[in-house]
Amino acid sequence: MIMKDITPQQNKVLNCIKVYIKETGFPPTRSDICKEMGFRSPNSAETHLRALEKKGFISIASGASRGILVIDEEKGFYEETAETDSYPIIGLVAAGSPTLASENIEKQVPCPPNFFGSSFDYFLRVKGLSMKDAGIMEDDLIAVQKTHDVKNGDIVVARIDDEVTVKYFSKPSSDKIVLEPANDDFSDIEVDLRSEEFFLEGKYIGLIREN
Amino acid sequence: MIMKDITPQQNKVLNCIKVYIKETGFPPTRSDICKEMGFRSPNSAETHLRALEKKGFISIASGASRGILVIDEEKGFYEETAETDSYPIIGLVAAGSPTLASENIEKQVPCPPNFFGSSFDYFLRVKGLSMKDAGIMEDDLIAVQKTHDVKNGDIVVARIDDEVTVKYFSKPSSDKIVLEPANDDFSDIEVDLRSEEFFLEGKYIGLIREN
DNA sequence: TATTATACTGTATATATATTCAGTATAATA
DNA sequence: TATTATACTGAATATATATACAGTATAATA
Repeated sequence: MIMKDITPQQNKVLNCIKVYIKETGFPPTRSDICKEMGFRSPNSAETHLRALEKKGFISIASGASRGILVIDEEKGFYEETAETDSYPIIGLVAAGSPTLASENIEKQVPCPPNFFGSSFDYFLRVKGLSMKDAGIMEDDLIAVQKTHDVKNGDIVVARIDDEVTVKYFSKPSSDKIVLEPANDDFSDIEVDLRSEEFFLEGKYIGLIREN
Repeated sequence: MIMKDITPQQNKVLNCIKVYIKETGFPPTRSDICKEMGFRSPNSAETHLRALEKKGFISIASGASRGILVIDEEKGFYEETAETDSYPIIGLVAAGSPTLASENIEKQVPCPPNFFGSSFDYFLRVKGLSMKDAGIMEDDLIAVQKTHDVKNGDIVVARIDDEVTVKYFSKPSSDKIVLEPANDDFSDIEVDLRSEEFFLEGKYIGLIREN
């Protein structure tokens, strides 16, 4: 992205915004910027904000108070080589809950983005022992990549009627999916796509066990 | 810092705030929380916020819009130490090699130091399936803490005559150590400390599987 | 030279937002 | 049993805030 030249004064305003966020945890109002910068009119802040927005340094959420989002140029680069990203741990609630809803997030954990070779989107805490023979035990964290690109034999995270499960995936025919556990005590789950709802949450990428 | 117990619902609200900030860059209003949580009254959000404040999870800037600051217990720690350390992956070479010699280092991988709760010193690449029933599979990386402080039942990394092995540890008497596999196809290893050399490399702390 | 961008003051206002008050209901606790 | 914490609905309101409008002034373009 090409960012037009920022003027010294606009840079001051931009920095003042960054400092404000760092200190308070939320962005400033026009009035706050005025106080920091010594302006007497909120419109001084407003016009600076519009200029910064036009030049691509910030985005402004219309109508929202404190709706300033600093678009940090370095963030992209930073994130590529960065030490860690933060990934949510999602509890595998037995049934009835939308899987990735924020309320199911146990916590965020730092982890290098390329930790498992492939990229991934979240950690899922495993319940049950249906994948025991694949070395996936209760309370393990599996790194899940949100994707629909899965092959027969992949371990996937699937949802059938709000019930989330981790199993081997295979699709023997166009309207049938078989989810196979890695534990003789469990049976295969056969899904008839003509009559049943099936949603593929993602693909198993790696595993972490905290002992 | 002692934080009083958070209720499940309060945790939902807290997570919803965190997600909102992550997605928009600024904290939600009471109304925003209502939308996310499905409340019909802004006072529902308000009371939850006050409860979260009372319990020390957030602070609220009086009078300010979106004045919610998430006091992430882990954040301070997180931000300070979030830079990953570099840990060596050591190949579990069958025999004849001093374990931690540099020639056995496959590569260095970045990982947050507190990734497994306890600190650890290196990763060991597992060979064989002797710990299969404990969910430790071939080529898994186990995080090992160099220590001699192990209890019966711990999984340890031990060396007997230059041979390195991962097993359950138990010490039934002062001159006897038993290393027990988690796989019926393998037998216990009994070490007589009066006649055999035994070296405890460390303790199993956690596990990573790259798929 | 006319135009545009920058850099402000000052006033006004619709609305976004925090916050209080009045209730209802349930479960836990003393 | 009374009390407190939790978990809400619903309405009301003071004010915090974005944002538009009317100006002034300077420097840099076209």
